[in-house]
Amino acid sequence: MAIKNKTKYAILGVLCLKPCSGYDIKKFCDKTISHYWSENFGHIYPVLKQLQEEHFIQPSEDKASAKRNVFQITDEGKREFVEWLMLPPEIQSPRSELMLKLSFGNYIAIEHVIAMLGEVKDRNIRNLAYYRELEGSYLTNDAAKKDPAFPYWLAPLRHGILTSEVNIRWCEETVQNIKQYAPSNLEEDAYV
Amino acid sequence: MAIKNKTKYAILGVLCLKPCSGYDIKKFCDKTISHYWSENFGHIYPVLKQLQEEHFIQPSEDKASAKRNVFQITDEGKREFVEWLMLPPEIQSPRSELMLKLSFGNYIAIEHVIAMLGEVKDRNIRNLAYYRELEGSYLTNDAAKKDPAFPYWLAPLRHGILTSEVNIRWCEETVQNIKQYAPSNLEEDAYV
DNA sequence: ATATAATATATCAGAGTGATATATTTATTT
DNA sequence: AAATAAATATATCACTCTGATATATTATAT
Repeated sequence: MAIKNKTKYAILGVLCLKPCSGYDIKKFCDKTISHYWSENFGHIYPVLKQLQEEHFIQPSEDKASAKRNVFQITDEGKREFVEWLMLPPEIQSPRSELMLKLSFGNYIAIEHVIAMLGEVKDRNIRNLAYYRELEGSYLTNDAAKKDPAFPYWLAPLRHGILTSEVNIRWCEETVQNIKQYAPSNLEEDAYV
Repeated sequence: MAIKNKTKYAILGVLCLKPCSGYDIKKFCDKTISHYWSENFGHIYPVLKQLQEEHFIQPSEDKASAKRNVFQITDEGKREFVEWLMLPPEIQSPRSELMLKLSFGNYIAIEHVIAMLGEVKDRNIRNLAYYRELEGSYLTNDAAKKDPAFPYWLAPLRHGILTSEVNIRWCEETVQNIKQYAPSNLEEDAYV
């Protein structure tokens, strides 16, 4: 196989936590891990079928759940998932549309670039506020702190916080640099 | 169209800088913008064909270049590119394999997680060193500083620097948290 | 009762990845 | 000068993943 199917492992992971339907899996992703992982129906359903054929998941043994198309992970599935967990994460080929656009910033009016960076900054401010709130509720929850999974749930959240903070600083710095180094590109170099 | 073809715009951008063959475009991406953008042949060649049909690019007017399958951007192509540049960058659905793995860290032995974070830290240290070197050569190059594109080339580089720094700090912090909150999950909770 | 929100699944075209194969030209070594 | 290696160049393939759309059923609120 050319490229690894990551959706497969994401689904196995979610099913380690609790039996789910395809719909439940999508909901879980959107609600709980959406700031670092996304899934969509177009992939979830075919992969669920494939996982069943591979005997990594099976219809829930609970009668009511089975009727609702709920799946549970098998022992084989758990083994497969844990094996994947221990492999070093693959380096992802980057594709930042923002950076690509920005690197051609001298092709458009400076106002456009500054507005763009303003929007990015605002989005990061909103994200940061949300993360900080989540962090607060985590750190004041003694039950959560005793869960052995606690530091593993905290880690992506902390990454979100630190990343948002740095993005905000970077936006400010970049606007300053643009104003300093390219104050009058409108007349000389811009296409528009 | 459901999803925007970004390769199209990346190619137009590169051809704004200089006429290129598909091979040249790939080389440029790998050499110059690889820390925030990647392209591959499997997409470049069909998109080049498509761009030609849309009259956004054409075979180079230079005889030698034309023989070498070099393309140049048309005025229409420039217009198309600049129009795209001014659109707000689309929000990308995140997929961090590292974060996904980490959030299930309590399913494997703590040593594995710590080793994984060590590798991530090392990679970020290497990247940071490379970025810093590049930054140094930029900032001491007076000709480069006078180029109106200067702040736009600096921006992605600065983002790489700030992001690497924060990732290094995050790795250290996360290892500490794991040791503090889950010092003995080997016996109690790990599958392996 | 009725509207509407939540649950549930299927399907599709198209974007993007990375591996592989292959042929030609140019540079380097012997 | 011949042999070899490296760079240039393109095509193709199976597969992953995205996001839109369509559609039907079951809870829940008014």
